[in-house]
Amino acid sequence: MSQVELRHLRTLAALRDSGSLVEAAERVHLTQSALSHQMKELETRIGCALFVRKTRPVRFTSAGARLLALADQTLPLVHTAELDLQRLAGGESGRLYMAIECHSCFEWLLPAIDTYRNEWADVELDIASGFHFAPLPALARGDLDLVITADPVDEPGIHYFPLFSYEAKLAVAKDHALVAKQWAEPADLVQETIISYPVDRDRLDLFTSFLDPAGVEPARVRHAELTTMIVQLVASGRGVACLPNWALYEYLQNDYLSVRSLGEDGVWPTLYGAVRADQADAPFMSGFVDVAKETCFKNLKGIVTAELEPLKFR
Amino acid sequence: MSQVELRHLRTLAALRDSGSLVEAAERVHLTQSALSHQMKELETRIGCALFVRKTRPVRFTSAGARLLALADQTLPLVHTAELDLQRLAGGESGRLYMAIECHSCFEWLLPAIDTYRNEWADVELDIASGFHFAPLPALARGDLDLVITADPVDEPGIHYFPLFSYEAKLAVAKDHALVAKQWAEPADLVQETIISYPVDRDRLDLFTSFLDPAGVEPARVRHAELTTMIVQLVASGRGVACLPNWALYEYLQNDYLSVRSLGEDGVWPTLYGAVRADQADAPFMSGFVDVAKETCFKNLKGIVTAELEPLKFR
DNA sequence: TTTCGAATATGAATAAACTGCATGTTGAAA
DNA sequence: TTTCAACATGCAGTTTATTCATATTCGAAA
Repeated sequence: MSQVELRHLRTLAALRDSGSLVEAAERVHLTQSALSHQMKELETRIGCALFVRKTRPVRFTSAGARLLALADQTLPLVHTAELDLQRLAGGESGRLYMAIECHSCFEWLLPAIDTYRNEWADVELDIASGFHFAPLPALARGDLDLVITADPVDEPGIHYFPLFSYEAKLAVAKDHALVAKQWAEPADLVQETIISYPVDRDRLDLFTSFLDPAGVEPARVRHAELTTMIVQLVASGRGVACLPNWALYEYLQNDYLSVRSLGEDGVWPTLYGAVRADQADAPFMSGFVDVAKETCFKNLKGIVTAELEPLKFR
Repeated sequence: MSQVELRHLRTLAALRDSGSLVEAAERVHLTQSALSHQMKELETRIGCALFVRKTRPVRFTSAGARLLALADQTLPLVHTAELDLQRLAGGESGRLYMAIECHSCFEWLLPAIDTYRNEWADVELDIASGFHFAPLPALARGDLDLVITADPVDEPGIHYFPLFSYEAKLAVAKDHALVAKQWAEPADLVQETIISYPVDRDRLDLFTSFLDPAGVEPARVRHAELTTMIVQLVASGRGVACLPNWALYEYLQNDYLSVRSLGEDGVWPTLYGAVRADQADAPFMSGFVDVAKETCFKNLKGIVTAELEPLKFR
């Protein structure tokens, strides 16, 4: 039923361009014999002659001309597709659908994406934000290609690029009692209202790295979607919040609120870019990680630290 | 170097439409194993995965999606081309470049072509008129596909469809001496000026069938390109001309000149459609012959005769 | 965790095809 | 007629595609 192959189209095109089977054979790197067989077989398949061999250059029949038209339509498409595939295979191009688990991350992510786009124009970029689905399973499934997260989960097939470490600081109102102390301790929060993003508490560093180990439960937990809103609530004394130091930087500059470390040493979470292991080596992927890190250090200079060792699970 | 084949594109398209290798295998009438091998081989060729098999339906990688895009561009083109080829091979379509050796033939040829076009819209029609090249060699070479001629030449590979026979009549001025006779005899033309189309005299029936056999040479031969011009010269007594009865029909009706048969029985040439033997059986070709004959008998009713036996050479 | 079923992968064998070589045939020009 | 270049063809070797039988994998359910 289906009979014409790309090979035939290539031969016909070469035949038109050269005018004889002998020369066409050179162009497609075959022998004259091979082409003769090939054309003859195609002619019997479709049931009519494709060209007249007695003339020089050969003259094409209607059927031959029709196939040449097809070749002209088709072969360029195939060729560019093959070039695209080469880039895809070489990792110079690809799809990069990302999601961020961390609300405040847009601050450095958007500039990073702008920079990245200039360097990797072919990469298909998209950002899925919001908390409406679990990003890591989506990453494993392949619905996403990169997840920015501070909570690595030991799952096979997922590779984590460390981006940077930041200090998770406690934001308090300027007139808060804690301002008098050098740093906060878990017990200081027993009577407090905690304001956080609306996520599970085991994904909040304040609990996992500070309160829970000390067995301390705050008086109340209250949610807010946006960083500015959390900051506002904190500044007006309705509670305290744990936020990245770089997210608080501007508010501190404006003397809008105060911050204290969580414990003497502070809590230093690390932000990771999670990717599927098979894509970890693709240049367009590590390229993004590089750009992201660079952008962070430029924008958040002095308040984040490079954490270059690969992640090891506890 | 070149790697993707139409087969692969068909498989990928089937895979997308069905969602699994098992079902796709049915659609392309192969086994699941075959498709598995096929896809695996393609993946190694281009150097990256095409789709993820762990999900249902399968999910395509960027490379797979790129190839699907290629499939969507390419396969429809290939399919319509194959349909066109079927028609070409079945003789339902084709190229019909024709030439006419006989100046007056436009009179019935143009209406015939109009009728034919309605029935065979796909056929690529063209008419090469004029005397600037030898039509029969061009037909044999393939530059032409049909030649209307009254002078069949026994050449292998050429088939002649008889169209009709007409009487080649001698046109004379109304006051010509021959008007007194029932028919013309060769000797009557000894002192005459012959007016003819500018072609070799061995392609003129007046000479080949009438004067030459009798060994008679006219006083003078004069050329004119157009039928009307010949008629005008004849009517004004500057000479006599041999023309088809149907070309003279209208002038006779208007009593513009007189005609006489060549000899008692008259000379009855036959008009043929010459085609390459390999195309003689193609429906679009015999279809044209049928239309041509029909048109002639309708337009030239009563003054031409059907000559349905195939041509036999002397 | 184990088990089960469906889907995919794999290995070996077979069938088909493509290609190249050597040689034959043809057509056009000298 | 000869000659040369191009094309055709028969055959053999090789590659490639496909199938069959079977193994492996995955996901879901027990």
